Amino acid sequence: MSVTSQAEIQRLLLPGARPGSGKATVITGPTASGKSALAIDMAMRRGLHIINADSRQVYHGIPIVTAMPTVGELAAVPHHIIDMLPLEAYYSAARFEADALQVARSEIDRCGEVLVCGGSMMYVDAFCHGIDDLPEVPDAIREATYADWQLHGDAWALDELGRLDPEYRAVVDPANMKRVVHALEIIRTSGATFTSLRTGRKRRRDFDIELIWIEMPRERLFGRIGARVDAMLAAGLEEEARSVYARRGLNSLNTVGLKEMFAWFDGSMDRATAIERIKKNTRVYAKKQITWHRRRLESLTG
RNA sequence: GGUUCCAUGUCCGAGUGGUUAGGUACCGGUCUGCAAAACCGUUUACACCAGUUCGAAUCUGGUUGGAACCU
Repeated sequence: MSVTSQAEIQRLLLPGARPGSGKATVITGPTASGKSALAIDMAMRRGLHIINADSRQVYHGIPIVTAMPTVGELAAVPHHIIDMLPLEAYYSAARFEADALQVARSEIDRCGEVLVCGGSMMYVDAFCHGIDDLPEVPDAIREATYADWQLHGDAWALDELGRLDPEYRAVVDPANMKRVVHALEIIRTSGATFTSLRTGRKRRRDFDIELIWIEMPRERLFGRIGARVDAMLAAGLEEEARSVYARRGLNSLNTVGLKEMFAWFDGSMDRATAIERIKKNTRVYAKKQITWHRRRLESLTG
């Protein structure tokens, strides 16, 4: 897909700490807005590399649902942090920050500029200003905490958090158990309160960052989403989904386009409904990306 | 032409005289780690006209539209 005249490119400069020390151009926008096409076009004309900032394209084995660049495009432009992990592997915004910065530094040393392209807003923000250095939770603690929560329930988890970190308990959304449990994991791993580790401090990079956001009338964006889903189906989405169906519980597969296919395979949804749901959920995803960016703009400019 | 039934928000659907059911869609929002995740919120009605009543989505009459059956 290409960027058309109906798309509007918004640019925002985040100056680095050391002027003249290079630049990262971050291309982002809602899903199906044409980020990849724009990035590849820029990369080819300027001889740049692209760092992928899509939380699912990091994995190997699901190129169709994630709308990964084609083999030809990958051959034409060097891509980083893409198609590199088994579906079972853990990955996170924090790891992305570290990995992406390492590539960015080496590319900026090489030619002065690097491109970052992707729609995972949390990854984009992690690259632009970093996130706190929390300890990584060992699998054993992650599993034990999850098991405790399953065994004792929400009320127990909330009480436990209130006992161990009353400050965070006061601000966390008590309906969002995923965050409650995560805080417990961090507390158990670090021995410190989550509050004390969550500084919210934003780091400034040495290099300049130019943030490019692709804006498009919603009706047009939604039309492109529908067309993209149809194209994925034509490209073999069903086969791809079947090939990973046995591992459907993995987080990397908790992805729009796969979970609906799995529901069809399970028999809990018919094929036509599944396809409609993929389109709908992709629209919802796009809206959440837009909301995220709106808030980002407010915090950066207002 | 006749008889019967039906008419609720984007859609589904409850509600037979007096606190805006509920779901879904749309829209909006939260956000420091699996984020394409997880979570939250708001809005949109009672086909139309007249009547009864303190008060009508709810009762009565008519109009319009639809469905089934009969001729």
